[in-house]
Amino acid sequence: MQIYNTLTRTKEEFRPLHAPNVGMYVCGPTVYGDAHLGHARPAITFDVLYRYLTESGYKVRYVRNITDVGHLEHDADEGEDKIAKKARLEQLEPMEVVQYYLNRYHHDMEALNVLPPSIEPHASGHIIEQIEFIKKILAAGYAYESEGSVYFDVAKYAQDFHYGKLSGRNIDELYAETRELDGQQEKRHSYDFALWKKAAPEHIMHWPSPWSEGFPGWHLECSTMGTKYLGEEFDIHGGGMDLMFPHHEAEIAQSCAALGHDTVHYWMHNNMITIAGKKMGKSYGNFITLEQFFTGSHPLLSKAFSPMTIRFFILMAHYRSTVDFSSEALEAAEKGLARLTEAYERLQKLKAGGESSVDTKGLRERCKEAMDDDLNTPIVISHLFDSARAINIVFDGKGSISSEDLEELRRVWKLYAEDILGLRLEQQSASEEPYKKAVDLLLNMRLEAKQRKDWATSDHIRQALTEIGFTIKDTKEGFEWSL
RNA sequence: GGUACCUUGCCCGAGUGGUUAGGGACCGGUCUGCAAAACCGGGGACAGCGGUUCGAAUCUGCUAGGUACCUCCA
Repeated sequence: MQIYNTLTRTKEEFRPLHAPNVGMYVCGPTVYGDAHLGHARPAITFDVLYRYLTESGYKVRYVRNITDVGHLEHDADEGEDKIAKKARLEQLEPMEVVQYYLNRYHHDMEALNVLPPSIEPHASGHIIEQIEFIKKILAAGYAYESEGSVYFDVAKYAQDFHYGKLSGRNIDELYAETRELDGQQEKRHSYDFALWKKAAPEHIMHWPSPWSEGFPGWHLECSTMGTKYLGEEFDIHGGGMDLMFPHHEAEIAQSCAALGHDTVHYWMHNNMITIAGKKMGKSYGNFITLEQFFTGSHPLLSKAFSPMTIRFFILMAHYRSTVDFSSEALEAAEKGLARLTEAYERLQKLKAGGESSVDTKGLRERCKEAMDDDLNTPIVISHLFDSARAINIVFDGKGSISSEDLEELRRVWKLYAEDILGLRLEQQSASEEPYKKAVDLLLNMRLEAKQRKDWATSDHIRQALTEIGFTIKDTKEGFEWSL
């Protein structure tokens, strides 16, 4: 399998360090607000990778962190922890805020059919480990203490290692930049970043450390928790492209400084979701939360969109391309997904007979080929659409399929559509069986009426069901319905 | 200002140096008591101008437009 590695800017053959085990770390959410469409992208992208690796026989340990400390607001907030700020405003305990948004995040992820990671570590639960990590960096000589805070010495590090190897930035450019950040005067260089930050008196989230009552720096948790759970070297680290610099660059520097060598083999970055060509993000204030999509409660949305439509929409584009959101694009995705869902249902009902007149061979290989090419989900989906056409031809009685081919087709659809792409295409659960039978009964009565050419009764049943919200379709075999 | 990336048909979105991506929309046809669905067919694209090549949308140069990062950000 080929994976695009941001480090080398090329697709590379994926070779796990300790096959069949694979270690994968993905930057999770900062839980101080509801998840928006942008958050769904890495979650779904790496969920698909997780699923694909697992289906390919790997034993994956998937770590996705929860950031609940450390990120600073911009200078106007005087270094106050984001979570603490929000907590004060709402008169809640910081951890109460964290828990509230974390619950909602989990709820959204479940709706999107994103599997829970193997480990979901909280930054706040790893303060001791982070302090130990800082000690290692200090001992190695790549950090310095200043006024109770500890900063990473980028210039010193750059003498011995390549700072900027991930983002392609060089230290001279960074040097030329002027920035006004809190604590600037405490730092040797403007580009040094905090490993430990002394808490201001009004700051309510803080922990004791050898240097001060304070909190860990922005980037430290990922270095610490990644190596804690996946080892000093592991396979994959994922996240959004916007985290490449400074977050991931700093992470590399911290880990190299503390351990003396690189940690991550494959860096993967998903691209952004845009809206009217602009990145959807907190800083622009142009984001739409997942909740708003699910309920349709946003002026830019023509209607509510199901979680599966959102998932499908995201998978219709390659993860390294930007995707431009619009209501029209989502509606197109919704219709496409309905087509696949219907084909999948028909596939279950299809009857095999004789030779195959439709070409269904090679679907498994084609899907695998696409996935192996840096997770090309749009191509997988296009193959499924091609396959849907074949299914429809047989369903329409205009073609036939052998029982062998039919079985294989069912297995491949289950594997790629459901297990790997994670699309929920299956219909109602068994508990709804009686209700389904009741609807079938009505429609069978209508069928009888039709045979008697009793159009009045026939149309009456269809119209009544339609008014309740059912969609009725006549077919060669009889009928189909859906809600 | 620095760095990187992008520009595909009505819309969304893949892709490769030479052979139909796919979806949505639209138009025509088949099927049907009607409707819906399904099926068949249809048209077309590769920002502009040069270069390399037998051949480029795909490689290269320039131009135009756009985006991202450089600050919290998925």
